[in-house]
Amino acid sequence: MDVSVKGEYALRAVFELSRQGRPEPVKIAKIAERQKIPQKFLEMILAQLKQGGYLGSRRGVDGGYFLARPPDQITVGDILRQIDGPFQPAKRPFADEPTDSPFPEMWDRVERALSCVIDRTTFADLVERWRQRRVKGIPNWQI
Amino acid sequence: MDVSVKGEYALRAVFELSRQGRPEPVKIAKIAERQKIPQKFLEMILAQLKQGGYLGSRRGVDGGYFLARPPDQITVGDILRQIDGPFQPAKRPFADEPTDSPFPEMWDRVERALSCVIDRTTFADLVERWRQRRVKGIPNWQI
DNA sequence: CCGAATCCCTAGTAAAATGGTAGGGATTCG
DNA sequence: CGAATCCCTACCATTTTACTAGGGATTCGG
Repeated sequence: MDVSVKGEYALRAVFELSRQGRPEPVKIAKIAERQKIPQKFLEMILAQLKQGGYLGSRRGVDGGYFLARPPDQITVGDILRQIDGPFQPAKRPFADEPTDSPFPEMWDRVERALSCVIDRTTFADLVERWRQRRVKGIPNWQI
Repeated sequence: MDVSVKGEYALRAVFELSRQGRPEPVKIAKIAERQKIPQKFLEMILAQLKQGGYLGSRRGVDGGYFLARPPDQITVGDILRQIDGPFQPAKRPFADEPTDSPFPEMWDRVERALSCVIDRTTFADLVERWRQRRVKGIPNWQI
């Protein structure tokens, strides 16, 4: 019932790309350094996110990765599902389970509860909250 | 982000024990048969649930396992945590994560959303819902 | 058109988790 | 005593996880 390290890396990478609003490509090496992610591992993750349509890329000397859509149109759930696969809490229908089991209904509730958080949290939200906490976190920022 | 087969087996076993309200011990073999769980695997699971204080047992010819508390005092979350360990969606704090990351707060929300379902669903609830569905599911049960 | 920088692609791999199985020992009870 | 049951330790095959290695394909400034 936990998220893989790979999934977390993916979230941090997309957050990093969302953080600076610019559409300029950011190099893998830069993302890896800023978010402390093993570079070669990150390469695979970014390729997977691109293949899912969430990122674009450019090769060559000024290449890098960039968001394929604005950050308010990418949710945490999108990224998690692309990396870790769909998370049905239980494989439904469980092969040998009697058809009148009480569990499928419960798993539905779990899935809906989860969805309420991860499918409604966009990276624009994350950046905004992060910015606000930054301001509050350093009270004597001016004067 | 999914529950292990072992976790599901545990839930089904406890449900089976909750289903018949009696405090008479039920044999491993019986539970395994009714819920279609490999018997030797189930042995380990039940031992783990007993060690967590959720089940009791008796050996010998009329032995078996039984609930250590009434089913309205055992939640799905209890069992899942005992078997699969505590499910923090992300290991918090993530070692190399900057302290101002926006993710810990989000994982908190996820955890709370999840808790609202699994820590509030008791096995008494499950049995009750299952009974009600039984009645509805077979409408011409009696004249 | 060269060559440096970058992404892209295929493999491999050590360690851990998963989903079991095997075999026999310890209790209980008629 | 002896049959039935839980109890305990060990083992094991397969899959997943979290990477690493090495080089190929593009892009672009010059």
